Amino acid sequence: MSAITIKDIAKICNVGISTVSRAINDDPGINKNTQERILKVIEEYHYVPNNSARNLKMTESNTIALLIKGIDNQFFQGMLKIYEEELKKIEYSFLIHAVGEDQDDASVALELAKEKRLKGIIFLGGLINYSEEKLNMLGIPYVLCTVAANPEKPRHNCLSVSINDEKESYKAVDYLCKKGHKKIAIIAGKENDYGVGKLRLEGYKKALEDNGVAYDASLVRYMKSELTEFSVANGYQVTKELMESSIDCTAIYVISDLMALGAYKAVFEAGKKIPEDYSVMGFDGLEVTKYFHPSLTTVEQPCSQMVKHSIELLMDAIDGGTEDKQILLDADLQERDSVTEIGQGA
Amino acid sequence: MSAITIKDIAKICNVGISTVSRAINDDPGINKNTQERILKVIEEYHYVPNNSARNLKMTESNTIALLIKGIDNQFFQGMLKIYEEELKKIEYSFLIHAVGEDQDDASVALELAKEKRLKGIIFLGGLINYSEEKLNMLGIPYVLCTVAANPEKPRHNCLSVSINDEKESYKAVDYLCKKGHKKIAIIAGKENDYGVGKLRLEGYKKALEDNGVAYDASLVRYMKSELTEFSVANGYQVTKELMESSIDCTAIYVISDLMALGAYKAVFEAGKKIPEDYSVMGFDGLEVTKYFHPSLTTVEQPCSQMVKHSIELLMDAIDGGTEDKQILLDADLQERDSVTEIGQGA
DNA sequence: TTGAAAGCGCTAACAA
DNA sequence: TTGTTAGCGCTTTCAA
Repeated sequence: MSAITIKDIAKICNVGISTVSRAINDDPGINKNTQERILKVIEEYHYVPNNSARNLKMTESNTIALLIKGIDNQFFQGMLKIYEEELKKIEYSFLIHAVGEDQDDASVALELAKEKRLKGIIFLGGLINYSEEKLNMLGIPYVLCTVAANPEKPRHNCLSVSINDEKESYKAVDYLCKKGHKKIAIIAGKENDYGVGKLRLEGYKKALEDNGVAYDASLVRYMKSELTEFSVANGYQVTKELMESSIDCTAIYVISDLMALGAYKAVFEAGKKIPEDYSVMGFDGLEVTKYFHPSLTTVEQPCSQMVKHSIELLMDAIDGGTEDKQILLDADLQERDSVTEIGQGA
Repeated sequence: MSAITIKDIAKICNVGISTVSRAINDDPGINKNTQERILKVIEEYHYVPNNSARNLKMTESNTIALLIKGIDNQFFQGMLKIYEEELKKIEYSFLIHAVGEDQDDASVALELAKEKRLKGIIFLGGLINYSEEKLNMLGIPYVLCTVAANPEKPRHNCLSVSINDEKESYKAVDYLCKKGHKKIAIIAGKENDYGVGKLRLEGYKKALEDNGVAYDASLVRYMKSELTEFSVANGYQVTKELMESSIDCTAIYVISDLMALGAYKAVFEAGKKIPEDYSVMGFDGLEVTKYFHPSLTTVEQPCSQMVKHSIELLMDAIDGGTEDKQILLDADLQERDSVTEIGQGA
């Protein structure tokens, strides 16, 4: 039952191994009859080429990889599908590789690039405090997609596609303010978050300031670090505590849609209504938010665009184009039914 | 920028390449000083071993793979996390590999097994009409996890862990009947489904029969094949049409939790209440169903158990144990707030 | 149109 | 404790 190799097939077919290789790879310079004969034997003996040997030997592949940190992240799930569709359209083959929670994205990328002789890499998530040096050692083009962009420390010498989390978060809170809300609670990231959580909180603060609303620290509720980040359970727990406290507010801004569902539950359990008693605003624009009841007003990230731009950037770079371009996309505030205008006297 | 190899490191360190290899692999028979010196150079030059060469050369690895068909399936997402935790505990390293929608699981498994010299494989999902022959050609133990088990055509000569979809579905519908429901609509799988969709529908029919409720074809609503399978949108659309038809029913059994959220929305939009106007029953037991409003009564699959058993089975088989054992686990009906009892006169 | 042969980068005997 | 060497299974010159 030891594995059958190209050599065995060659022997069986009474040809050289290079001829078998040609048959497998559909080399133009092979007799069609010979090829057919070999392919039949391969089929019959269930021969499967060893990819390790292939990758080792080939000087280059036509493969690009999608490296995902946080495969269980709902938001990436949606993007994955778009990537699959878009990547089908180009002449490159691609592979999706999940990076474990405890692994270092850059190291994984390095290994994978060598192993598969990748032409390029797209990073989805992760790389919070990535080392530019390490990434540049990849020796191949890469694009950072949806990796938190800090506007105060703009990136350079890299390709990236993202939204301005601070600005978009500002948009959300500004919208609430314009709707007359002055007491806006925020279900924020973990207290020591330096990624999107921090940026979205910054946007909240700025919007409040610009709207002449005093910042009130008691309205800022951080995610529980003992619960899964950005999870429904986390949103529920934090909002529940908000409801149980005597804090007074008219709107709750939840920095991720999934947590907003948990927030809904906590509000309902407190015997309150959305949006009559509390307006709720989400962030991300997950498809599922349309089916919340009431449907969730949220900031929708331009997933489709992000995917397309990131692929374009990578293709350009592979073809020798620019290696330094940061694309910042606008998100889209979706007005739905979870936010209501409140009167002046509120 | 051509890639640096073990040879280069050997030259730089003035040692043989096997010594470098020993340093990398922490071979017991190496001088600690030499090793340290080599490791330092490796660090300095950012040398990364080529896994293809490694895999090719090594006669065996200590790796098992988790092969997932339908990485975007919410249900698998939850299991993934449990797998990550459980697999950390054993002495094998593991990799998660997503099988594309258009790829054949068995072929992917075959390739991967060769490429990585896998010790074993766990299949998550997929393999609806798998070829036993092809799978056995793997030459390594494998476990089928949550792959629809047809009770009329029991598997043999394989390792599997699953629930009896028909029986558990029966449980759900029987529960509804016992609660007094006689007009129970089902949001089923696609019309030509031969996997869990069909089995769950069978369970529905049997439960009805055993409870003396006449089967009414107009109460069976199939998933839209033009929409994503088991998606919220699909559940919404199908339920919406049910609401718009003049069909009379008191309960709606949705064969997947996510679709149930869509069903909720359609019911609410029709101006109806859950469970007052319609009782709703789900299936799968996703964590998020606790946060539905009202919380969803559903059949919870024993994910944690499935994961543990599948790993155990695989370990046993690798250690030369049995190669033929099918484990059928019981699911757990979670009574929550979306189902109510109705009077005799209904 | 084909086959022989050289290696891709690594590990694992085997010798030293 | 180390170095030399023979492949792992494949692709790809090169020559026939």
